[in-house]
Amino acid sequence: MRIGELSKRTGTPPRLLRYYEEQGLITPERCTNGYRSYDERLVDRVQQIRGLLDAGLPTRIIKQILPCLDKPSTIHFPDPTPEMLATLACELDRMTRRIDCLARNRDAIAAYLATVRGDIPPATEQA
Amino acid sequence: MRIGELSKRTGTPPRLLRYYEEQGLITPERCTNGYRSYDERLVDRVQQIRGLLDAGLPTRIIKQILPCLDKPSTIHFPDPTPEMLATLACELDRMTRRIDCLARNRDAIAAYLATVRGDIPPATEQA
DNA sequence: CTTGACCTTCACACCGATGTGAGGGTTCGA
DNA sequence: TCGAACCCTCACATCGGTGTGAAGGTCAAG
Repeated sequence: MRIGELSKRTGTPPRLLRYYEEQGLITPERCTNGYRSYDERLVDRVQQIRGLLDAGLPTRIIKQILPCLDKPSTIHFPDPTPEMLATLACELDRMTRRIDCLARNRDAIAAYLATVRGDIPPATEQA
Repeated sequence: MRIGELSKRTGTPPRLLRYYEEQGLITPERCTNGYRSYDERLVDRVQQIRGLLDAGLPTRIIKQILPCLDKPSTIHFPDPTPEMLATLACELDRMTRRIDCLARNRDAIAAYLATVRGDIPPATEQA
């Protein structure tokens, strides 16, 4: 498919699809006329990228972790250097911390909303 | 405490502590000489802010959700307007999606690392 | 053949988070 | 009293992700 369709199907401006390509996150084919040609699978890929970007990861990191996510338990990866593995382990850690932080605060917001809505005028409270 | 100590204890450049103040995320007292004076509790606060920033939330949003997180089940909140509650609910949703996305990808990385390290030369695999 | 919708590259601009430095005041210890 | 270490404000710079527009090529339908 061409960039317009991918754009519609992912809700991503063409500008960004080109940007992700420039950052090495996706590498579409080229038709003879120079148009980019995107594989069907890139629909999911792009949404994954956007999710990670939205979660605060920079393209530089996303580029590193994407290849490990292609197909579950298929090692489609040349030879991962030790430093590469270290980077991954480190990033794994950061993601876990991010998740914990988000989850804590999300739960707090949920609790707040619950009490404010009077769902459970909390038993554990007193002025 | 003054900005230098808070900076050390939170690992946050003074520049950013002033920036967070400018964005309305924290509001330190002022000494007679004009120096900022930070309450002890702001140590946690600042770390919370940094965690949320790192997780991709903009200061504008953080400012809105922070007041709901002060003390569990203490409604220290004037009167939350309906639109405010809507904003919170919406943000709650976004955070959940973020968490899911991060968790999915984190688990995939973990799985990749596990197989690459030979922890469990995966049974579910074949060339 | 022309028009309009699509694509190309290039470049400049914005916004939010952050770095950095200038110019100057306060406080404390040598 | 002086210097070092801290603080202040102000302002400009950088960086990543994104918006936007110019100038032009491709292609299908009228």
